Amino acid sequence: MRRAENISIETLRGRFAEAGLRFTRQREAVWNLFARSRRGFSVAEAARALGKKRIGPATVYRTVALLEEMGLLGRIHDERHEHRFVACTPGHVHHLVCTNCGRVVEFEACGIPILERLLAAETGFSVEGHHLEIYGICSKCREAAK
Amino acid sequence: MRRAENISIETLRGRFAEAGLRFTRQREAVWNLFARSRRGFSVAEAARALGKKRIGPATVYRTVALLEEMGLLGRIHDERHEHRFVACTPGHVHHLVCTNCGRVVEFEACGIPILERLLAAETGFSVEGHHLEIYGICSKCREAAK
DNA sequence: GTTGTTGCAAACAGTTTGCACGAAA
DNA sequence: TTTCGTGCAAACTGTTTGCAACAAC
Repeated sequence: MRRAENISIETLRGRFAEAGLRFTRQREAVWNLFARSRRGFSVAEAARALGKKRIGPATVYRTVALLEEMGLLGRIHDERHEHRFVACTPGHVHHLVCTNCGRVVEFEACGIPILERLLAAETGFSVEGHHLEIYGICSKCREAAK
Repeated sequence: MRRAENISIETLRGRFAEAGLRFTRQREAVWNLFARSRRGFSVAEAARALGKKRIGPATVYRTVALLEEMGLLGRIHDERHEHRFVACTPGHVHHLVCTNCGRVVEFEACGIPILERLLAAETGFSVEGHHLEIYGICSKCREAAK
């Protein structure tokens, strides 16, 4: 397991510069919104929240797509199967999602590659990647239910 | 791994009867559409296809939700992250998805429960379930690309 | 005959697009 | 100054809801 540790604004600015992209107040605001949330947001929710700061929905949609491509936002699904995004540490991580409060914890899953090799051998697929999410109830929610 | 083997219409009728639900021509048509496809459909696609048979979109949405609850349709995500549904054998299965043609193969993943126990111990979550999809290129698509 | 289901139409929510203006570099 | 990025508004697509008519059982 890995403790989530979001990248700093300076690092983020650097990532944009490397990619030849501009670092605008809108992009910073979108990142901050996600970086400060343990639960993440659907893009529509984020667009509503950022609308108050005079950032248009189109910008939010474009920016979330950009951050996802850069590997800075990860995609999860909530209990209603809605797409949500959470800030995630770069690299290959998966998410453990609380189905009650929506809190998300990152983890690494080292067992999957073996399964992938087995499947490749048995099915003839050449495996390229995978998506794994685990659902449960976090300890705070279990305490609260008592 | 498990070879997909769809249930018969008679079995399906029985499942509906057990649940106190009616087995209508619309529900049969929705099931047939999915049962005959290796690729599955988004609900919108299914609604378009079934519209030609005078089945309204509302019915398709309601029926797909019903079949999913009954465990007869499984949810996957295509290369554009769009939700798609595929007929699946009852029980706990996962899907291997071809990112080129969309073909879906079911499999069982026996390694996950161990990971779940580890995560439960390390994070304090009580784990309830998981969702795993593996992506790759099927052998037919690899042949075709040569 | 009852009662669950359906089709329709309307309302809605989420998302994308084009383009003139504005602001990073 | 030069692009790239943004806001706005409009257009779409996907999805849900209410209700009268219909068809399983």
